[in-house]
Amino acid sequence: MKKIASLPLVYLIQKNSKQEYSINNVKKPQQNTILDIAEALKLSPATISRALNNHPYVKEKTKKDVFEMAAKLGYRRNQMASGLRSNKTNTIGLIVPRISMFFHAEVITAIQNSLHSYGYNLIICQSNDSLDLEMELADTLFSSRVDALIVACTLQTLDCSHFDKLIENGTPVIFYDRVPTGYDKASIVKGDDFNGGYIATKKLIEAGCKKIAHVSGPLTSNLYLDRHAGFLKAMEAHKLAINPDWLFHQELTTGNAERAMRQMFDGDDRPDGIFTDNDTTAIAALEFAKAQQIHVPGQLKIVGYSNDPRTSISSPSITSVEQFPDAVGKKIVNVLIDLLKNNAENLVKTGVFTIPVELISRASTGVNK
Amino acid sequence: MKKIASLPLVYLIQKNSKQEYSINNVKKPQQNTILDIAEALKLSPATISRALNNHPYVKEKTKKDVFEMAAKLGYRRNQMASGLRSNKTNTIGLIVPRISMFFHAEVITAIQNSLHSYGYNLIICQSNDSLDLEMELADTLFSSRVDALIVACTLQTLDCSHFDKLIENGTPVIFYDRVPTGYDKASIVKGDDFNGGYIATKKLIEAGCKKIAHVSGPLTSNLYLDRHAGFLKAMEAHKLAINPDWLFHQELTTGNAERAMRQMFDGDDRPDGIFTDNDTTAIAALEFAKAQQIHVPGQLKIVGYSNDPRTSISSPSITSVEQFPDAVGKKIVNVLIDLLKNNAENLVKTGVFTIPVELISRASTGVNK
DNA sequence: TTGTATGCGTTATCAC
DNA sequence: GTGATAACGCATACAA
Repeated sequence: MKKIASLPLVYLIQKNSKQEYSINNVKKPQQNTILDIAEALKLSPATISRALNNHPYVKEKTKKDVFEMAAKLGYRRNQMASGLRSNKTNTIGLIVPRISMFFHAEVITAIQNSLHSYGYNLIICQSNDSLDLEMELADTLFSSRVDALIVACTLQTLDCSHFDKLIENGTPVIFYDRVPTGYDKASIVKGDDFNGGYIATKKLIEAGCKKIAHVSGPLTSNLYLDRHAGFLKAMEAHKLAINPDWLFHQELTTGNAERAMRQMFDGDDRPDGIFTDNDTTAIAALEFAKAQQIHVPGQLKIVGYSNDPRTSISSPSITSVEQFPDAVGKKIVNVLIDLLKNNAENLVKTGVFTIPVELISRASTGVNK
Repeated sequence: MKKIASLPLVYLIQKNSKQEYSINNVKKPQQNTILDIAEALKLSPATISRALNNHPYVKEKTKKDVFEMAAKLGYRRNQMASGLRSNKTNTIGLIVPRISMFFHAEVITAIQNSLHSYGYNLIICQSNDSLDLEMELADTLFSSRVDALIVACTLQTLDCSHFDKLIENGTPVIFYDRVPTGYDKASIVKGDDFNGGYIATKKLIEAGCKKIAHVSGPLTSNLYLDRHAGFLKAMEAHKLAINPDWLFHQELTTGNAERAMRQMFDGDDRPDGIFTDNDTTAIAALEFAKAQQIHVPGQLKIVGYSNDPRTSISSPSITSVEQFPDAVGKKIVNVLIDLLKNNAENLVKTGVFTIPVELISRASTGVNK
């Protein structure tokens, strides 16, 4: 799938400018620069620059004067000039399918707060789960010369070569959540999806389920592949038969979930337990069951994934797998800071870091514990 | 509250650089520049620049050659150099309390998609509802010389003077959702909170409630002030008495909501209807009622605000006020594009734009309709 | 400890 | 249509 070729580079370059040529007639008022400070203090611009950057070879008194004058003049460093000169932006880019997904929102918050403590800024971009947009954003962020890039891929991202450009340029890239397979140029932070699938299924089994379905995401994504492997392992370990009619590998939307439910509950042979790869699907399954008068957890037990806030609000509340987004976010930043340091030594290492998951037991799998 | 003074400018300037002085020893590989393209094509850099920017006075053939060579060399415009020279970044900044709030996530998505169609990029920043961080972010985004700034303020933002710097510099600022009062230097896009409060309360009244409580946010925010005014208006219009013990103006957290509920349902005189200023509070009220065996909607009816996805999942589902985040986001961008155009004519106008709201009736106010 | 001079990559103003 | 050149604001090598 040589998708790259279909989106001409020319287009990408043009995107950064306006489609139509336009004369820049905006007259912005003059900014204060280090020259203004230099002039006011009868010092050279170089000294001002050094003082503002806390350079060791500047007299304390001078620093003090400079900061005071800077404050007085309302000076703010011009990030573009600074970045252009020093080849550093102190800015990290982030590409995520959608910020409205609970897990991502939490990870992003953790990342931002952690980066902030290291003095980095974060540019957050949404790919809307579109590969084309993801490619365009990678380009834009490269254009902005971010110091590093954090990516949660779209479901269609099988080929990651649009990140090559950044990596070749020495810009570290870190993937999390949805992670490409067979791309070894970047570090990876991910949840323990195999174990997540395993403990979710085990819970259903221990709650007495014998006929367990798995409504999974597309197996093109490592995420769902691993969860499914965990599911299979648990089933095998407990010598339970797998009914192929109860395995679904599809985008995890409400519509797809309803269709899957209808299919499974159409005939006489019905599952008594369902493991779903996200909570939206779990909720859809629950709604379906309620509408069909199928008692949960009496006749059907359900386990979801992600521990979305909605799972604790539904009736019955839904057992789900907690992914600790906060830990994921912090780990990402740790790895990133390491990479940025190592990078300085021209020693970019890559690695895979796995964050543990935990089952949160709720009413949808019967009495707790 | 002269909070500004407490956060010295010096600090803000320093924040943009690392706390410690460090030598930049990162050797990034050489980038391709327009000079490389110029050399390859035996043209001048000026022509390359013009071609890439779709300047009218460039031969079509030349443009074609330039784009092809750019693609071949994997050229990407350096945003910093371009921005430094042209004084435009094609980037819009956004500051929001938290992206994990449903309403904000939806607004941001709409803004980004709309801006994208105009060729602008979006930098999303979270203030974590901290005024200090909001101030710092305003500074950082000014440092980045964003072309415009979109802000949803924190609850503590009473004084907006930290945005003056941007506005004086000719950078348009637009507020939405939480909007400062008495700050006329910026445009405002907001929901019709007065009407929202009115129709929410009216719904309770028409459903038969006589004793209605309002669990509101702090009245320092225009948002909650307007909703409360709508509440009062509806009560007055229907000649219902207002019990001061059933009015709460507090941060809209689950904990605060539970406390308010306990207080109201402690004695014998209990409300039969509750209007809450967000859905988190509505859900907390519902949970409290369920725990206390108070039947909803039989003994108590509830209306929330924002139409959070959770309101349709709870049992019973909760009536809420829809704010049409998509429309809000699109309006913001419309206003912004206008401002950027007007700005070019040195004619920055400001205005207030109100987006209608709509009541979504659900089970918590009794039979639908 | 400070000053001088140079260049980062691009775009705008001239000139041709 | 295109080329030569200067300038954007800052950080650094080198000189003092």
